[in-house]
Amino acid sequence: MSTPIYQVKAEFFKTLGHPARIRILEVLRDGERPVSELIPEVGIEASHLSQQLGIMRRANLIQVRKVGANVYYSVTEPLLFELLEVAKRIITASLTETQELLEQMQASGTGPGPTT
Amino acid sequence: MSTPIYQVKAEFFKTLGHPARIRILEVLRDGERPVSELIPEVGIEASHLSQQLGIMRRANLIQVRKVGANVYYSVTEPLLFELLEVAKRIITASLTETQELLEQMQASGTGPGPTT
DNA sequence: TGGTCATTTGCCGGATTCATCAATTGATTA
DNA sequence: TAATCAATTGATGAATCCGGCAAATGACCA
Repeated sequence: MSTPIYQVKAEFFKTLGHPARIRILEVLRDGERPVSELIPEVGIEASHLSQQLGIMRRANLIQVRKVGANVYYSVTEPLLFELLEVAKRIITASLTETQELLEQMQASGTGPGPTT
Repeated sequence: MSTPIYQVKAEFFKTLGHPARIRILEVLRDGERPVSELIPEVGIEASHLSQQLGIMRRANLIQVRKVGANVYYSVTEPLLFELLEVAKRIITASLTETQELLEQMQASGTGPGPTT
């Protein structure tokens, strides 16, 4: 018996569910980066960053390349950027909708009642 | 000043990071469903299901339609299914890779050393 | 009005995740 | 070899999430 698919999917999304990890991926969108560069770009403490990188590494989202004492990270599967793009579109759509409701409310001066 | 984008994205993915919530979305892929049907299809207790629905409702991922004492849920933005599809492709790619490494190891009888 | 069904909310102990600090490892150089 | 730099690991308290039960709400029927 193996892990059901929906559980694997849930773990996958859980791995993406942290602001620092999203930031890391967005920096890696421009290609491979050494940890020393990620520290200032992501803006968290080195050990904390390393933990977040470890989580994504174990989830196979990123891969590692060592050169001497330096460690370079990159995204394993470019499809991941497509995923982030779709996510962005969904969020944008949701926020736009909210924004429009807000404007309607301000225009009518009434509460968010039905549009009847 | 408002919430940074990467934080919004992280919350979005966090909302997807739970097996029951993934299951709910997969059931809703075939269209609107009343809670009474979701209970057996998702396979969790009513109150627990309701909490998960509430989380996704507050995140605007699903929307509600009430008819008498019954409540029908559906996915707000169909793009969400596209997202799940991309996620599936990423996971499949990752598992395929792992599978291939495994086969190589079994064929050679050695550990996962470099391919030199 | 009282009772029942569908769904939601409140509450709570247990488990997991987060973020910080100190200590460790591994490579490089004096 | 000792000192130093890059990165990781371990430990820990605080915060958050999970999942179950009991109670509440709201619509419908007798």
